[in-house]
Amino acid sequence: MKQILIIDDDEKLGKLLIQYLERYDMKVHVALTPSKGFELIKKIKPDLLILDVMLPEKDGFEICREIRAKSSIYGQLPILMLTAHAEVTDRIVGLELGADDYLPKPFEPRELVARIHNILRRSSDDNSVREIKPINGLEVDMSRREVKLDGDVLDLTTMEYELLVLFMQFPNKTFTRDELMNRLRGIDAELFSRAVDTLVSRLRHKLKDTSKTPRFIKTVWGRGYTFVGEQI
Amino acid sequence: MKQILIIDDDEKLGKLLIQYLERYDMKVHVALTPSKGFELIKKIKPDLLILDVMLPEKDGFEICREIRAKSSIYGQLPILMLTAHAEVTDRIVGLELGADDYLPKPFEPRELVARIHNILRRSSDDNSVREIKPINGLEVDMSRREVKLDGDVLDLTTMEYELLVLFMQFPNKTFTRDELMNRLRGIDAELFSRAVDTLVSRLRHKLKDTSKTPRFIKTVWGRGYTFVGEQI
DNA sequence: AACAGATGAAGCAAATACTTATCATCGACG
DNA sequence: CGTCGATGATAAGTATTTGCTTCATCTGTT
Repeated sequence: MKQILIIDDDEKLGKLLIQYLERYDMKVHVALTPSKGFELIKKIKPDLLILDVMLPEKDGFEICREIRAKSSIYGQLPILMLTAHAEVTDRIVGLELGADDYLPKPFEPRELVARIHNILRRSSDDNSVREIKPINGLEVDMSRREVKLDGDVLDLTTMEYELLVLFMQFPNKTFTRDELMNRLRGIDAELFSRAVDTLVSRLRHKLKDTSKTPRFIKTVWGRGYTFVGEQI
Repeated sequence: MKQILIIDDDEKLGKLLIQYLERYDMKVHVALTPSKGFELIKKIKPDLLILDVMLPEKDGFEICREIRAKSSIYGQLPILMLTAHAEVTDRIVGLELGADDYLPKPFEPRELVARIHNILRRSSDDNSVREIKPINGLEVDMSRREVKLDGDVLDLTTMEYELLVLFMQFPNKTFTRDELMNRLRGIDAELFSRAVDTLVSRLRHKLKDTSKTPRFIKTVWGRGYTFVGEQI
């Protein structure tokens, strides 16, 4: 599992990322201050550092420079910079100082994941794609983004695929609609709508799971949904 | 006879090696600059690349990284690095970047030959020049750089050819646009445009694969593209 | 059984993503 | 230099996905 350290004083963002990146097999640690950050770098030896430009004490550029200059074990630590404004100058400075990539805030969680994978792939051969155990005739190959039901390849949309992956990574866990919405879209989307229900419905349909005794996705009445794992 | 390419600006060394290695049934080519080097890689398709760390334009590490990241065809080309100073850090960095071995200058010619043999043996064991299996009427002969569709030779551009090779090396794998861009154009290619789409479109056209139920390249909506392998 | 809240599913509309024609650019080559 | 082919950028045109609404159906409770 990839260890990722975020140095950012935005607590909320940190918590969100901890949740969101979890299912991409990344363990996220958050440091609210640079000093705490340096401490954690030594402690957890992260595979990737995500750095906010705006920080108390010293700014992200400064930190980036320091890390690169120390050229110890961490001199090559991949760094992804978060900048408040998508200014080109920022970008250039950042990259010159040795950041491996940058991402303007606010960003799409998916975009973040894509960039993280990119950087990790570059820095080492990225085997970070976590394997998902086949359950009850349903297999997911994340490196190929391929889903097979009883041997047949399924054609899933992005959302459907992500929902399925989420479910299968936590079989038997009951997700509330809120939770699913948050994990899938990254935003605290206040659930006025029934988007999740629709999505589940569509996924069920493709999984041929529309009978009353579901093979895969069980409705937990009044709570949410559960992907049923191995029956014992 | 093994083809060996040396990228080094030391002309004298080059001439020496041409003479010396000839005896061991190796044909040596010398490129004095990286750009010349890349040119020759394409032209003579060497079995081994010997790379000096100190070079004009860009250093050996950079070249090594580029080759590894870049083309699908030469991504596996064995590389031997020559470093001016036998520093451990250099070694590590070099190997991490994908060099197969390194040799500090100055070196004993015999030592060089030994290492060359070592690398070549390793890579031939690996069957490193991967053959591409014909799929569904499409054959690629990498040694001839020839592509046949249902028996007819296709006329592909460099990019089209590399894209096809990449696809066919990983049938059924879904590539994102990022991934394709990175593999085809080198590290850190940025996606401002629909360049990949255009390329895919052109390749599809040459493959006569423009129907809605693609024979070869499938669009994975929201994700990227997949070259479909054998259907079962 | 009747009720109120919750869920499933179909259909529509808007957002989002893809295709491709066309033009611009660049580099190789004569 | 000028031409040609390859590749990148742009944008108009399509296609697909996704979210929302609606209504039928279901569930748990009284």
